Amino acid sequence: MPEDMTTRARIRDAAIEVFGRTGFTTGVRAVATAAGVSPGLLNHHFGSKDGLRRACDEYVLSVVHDSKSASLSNSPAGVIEQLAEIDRYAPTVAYIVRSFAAGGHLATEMFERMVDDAAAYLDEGVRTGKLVASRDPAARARFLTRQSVGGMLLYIQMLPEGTDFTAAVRAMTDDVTLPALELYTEGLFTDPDTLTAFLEEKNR
Amino acid sequence: MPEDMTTRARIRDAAIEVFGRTGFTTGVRAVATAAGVSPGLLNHHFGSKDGLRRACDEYVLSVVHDSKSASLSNSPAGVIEQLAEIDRYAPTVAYIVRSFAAGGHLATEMFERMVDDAAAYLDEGVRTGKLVASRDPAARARFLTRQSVGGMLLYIQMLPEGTDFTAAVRAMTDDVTLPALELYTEGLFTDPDTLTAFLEEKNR
DNA sequence: GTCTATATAATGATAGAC
DNA sequence: GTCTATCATTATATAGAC
Repeated sequence: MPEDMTTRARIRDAAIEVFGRTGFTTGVRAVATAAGVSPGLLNHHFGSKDGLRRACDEYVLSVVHDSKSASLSNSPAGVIEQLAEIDRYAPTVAYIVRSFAAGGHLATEMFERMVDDAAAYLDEGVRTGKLVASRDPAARARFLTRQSVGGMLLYIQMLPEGTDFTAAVRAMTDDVTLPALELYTEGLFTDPDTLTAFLEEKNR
Repeated sequence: MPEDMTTRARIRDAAIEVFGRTGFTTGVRAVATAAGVSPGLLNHHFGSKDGLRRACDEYVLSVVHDSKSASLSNSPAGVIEQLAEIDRYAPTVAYIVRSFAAGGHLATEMFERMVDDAAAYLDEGVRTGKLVASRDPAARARFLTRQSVGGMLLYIQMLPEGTDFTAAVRAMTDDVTLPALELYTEGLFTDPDTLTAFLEEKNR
């Protein structure tokens, strides 16, 4: 990590932290205070609150882009390592969660990246015989990504205010792993009637 | 249902419509204008903006309650979908979506109700042999509900601004049905290794 | 009950001194 | 680059007339 301690960068990091913690309705004064500068200086550097938002989005996207953890590592060691890294990236993750809840460019961009990653992962799995094939791989990648991300966001959203982030992620893993593995390996419906009926209706 | 056209009810309905369409950051002036009354009268009836929010939450919960008992959920977490099928409830659904994005009491309350509904539906399905059993039914009900609702919210959230609600729900159904049915009937993993490994690790 | 008018506070943004 | 001071706008909430 290079030296990144220009005032502009300090303000931007403070904004990510404050917006992530308290949401985007928070005023620029609070951000300026957290950065230890005056509100005037903030606007001098970013022009407006919206300019600050854009700078934060851009930076978060670059962080995610550079981070290897974007691709899900399957090894247990990798997962532990990821968990340890969570504290470090907690403000960034919180900012991302806020962005998804608020909608907008960053959320869309990140989601499309995740869909692409999932599609590649699923293709690979099908090719090696580890995953069952889909009649519409693109739709499945989008569906599974949406369900996973949406479920995660909802989990975080419904935590009691002020819950520790790392502990929350651990708790979520504990809550989700069993039902997720059950669903992925054993499914939910005992017979294929509903699916076959849908396919017949569709091919009519 | 008795006469519900008191000014108080009109303001509350207008608030649900406006908040659902433009979010909770919208001012009480916009609500008052939509209701055709003055801002002062609004506060006379509800005390504060927060009081108005609470009144809206309470009313929406009662609407969902009454509607649920009318057509009992035949799918996990299908309450929102059912409501969305009726144009008449579109503002209510939009309000609910906003509430989930913003967090708070209504979202928590509704989610817990959905989990309970899903648990009952799943139990019934297992009992009649239509659904596969789970090692932790409560966790599965919560997981499936969270994934469904989260995925739906994310879908709605990422729509282009101003998309027609009914059309959006139809499009979502089209996008989701095939991959969902595939996942529920055929699963995702070709072999049970990951699941069995997890179960062994857990029972150590 | 309902309105107009206003008090009070907070917001985003700018101007100008240093 | 950085600050202080301030503007214009908007928000919630209240007071008082009718």
